[in-house]
Amino acid sequence: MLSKKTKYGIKALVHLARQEERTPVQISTISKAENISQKFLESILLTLRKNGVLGSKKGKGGGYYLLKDPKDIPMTTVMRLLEGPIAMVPCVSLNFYEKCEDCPDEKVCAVNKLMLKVRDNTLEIFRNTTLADLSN
Amino acid sequence: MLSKKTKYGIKALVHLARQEERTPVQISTISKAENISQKFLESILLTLRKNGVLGSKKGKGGGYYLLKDPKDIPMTTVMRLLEGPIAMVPCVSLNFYEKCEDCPDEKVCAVNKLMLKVRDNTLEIFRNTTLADLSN
DNA sequence: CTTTTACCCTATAGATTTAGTAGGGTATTG
DNA sequence: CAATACCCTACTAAATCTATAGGGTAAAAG
Repeated sequence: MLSKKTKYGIKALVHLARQEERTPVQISTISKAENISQKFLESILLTLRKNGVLGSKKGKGGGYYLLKDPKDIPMTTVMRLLEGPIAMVPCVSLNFYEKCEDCPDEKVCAVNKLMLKVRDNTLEIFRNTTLADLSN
Repeated sequence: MLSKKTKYGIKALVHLARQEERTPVQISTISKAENISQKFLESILLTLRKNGVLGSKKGKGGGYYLLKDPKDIPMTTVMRLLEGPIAMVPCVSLNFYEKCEDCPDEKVCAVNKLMLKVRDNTLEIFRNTTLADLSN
């Protein structure tokens, strides 16, 4: 199941991408427009800023804005930052690999086999979908 | 993340599918072979039995066995029984559809758009992968 | 017909994750 | 210097997961 954190994060990013101009947008504005708890949204935008997706400006007229063009932000980036690993099991994860304790041999493991297919496929979708694709 | 319930369930099913003969296999046998807590496995096999995937036989020489040929058991069935909805958000689920509360219009929603693609793709994989495919 | 085997069922509990809330701190702008 | 709006830490209620405990019941063997 997709966490609300990720869901809200995507909605907020799309909101920013849909802006005509790249001027900062206040948290409260996004929060109201997208029906998201302001404080919760604050923490989400913060992690996106810390990881180079968003920039921010303090003080009056401040807010958050995209650091890159929406077409240069693939969903892999967003998903990994907010949701974590794309793979459903650690033993098929590219960025968060871990061996299964209970599994004697990955190469014979049915779960590994199946989830590897799913990961490859899902990854392909996230790679080929950018923020721009979702903002139309 | 895939739950251990599903993971164990798949391993157990593959274990049964790999049997030469279709004679009942005891829980304790599967539990030891696959490194699964016996009591936990018991509850998993029970739900698979209640939903027509497995049959069981009581008493001496009893155990669990597949009701169909492995090639006639698609992973969609297994995943839905053990893991639940395949979609990552209820608003793109086929069998467990629910409208989002916070979302004014699904057709314009970026999350919906993205997750629909992922679901279509994942579903395709689960449909085209049977227990027999995982058992080789 | 009795004993053993092995499935069947309910309840509970510790650990972890999720989805926030509370409460303030700090930098910037006007 | 006062108002704005981002920045940060800590905590918590609720849900889910991963089992464990403790027996009950049907069926087969002898």
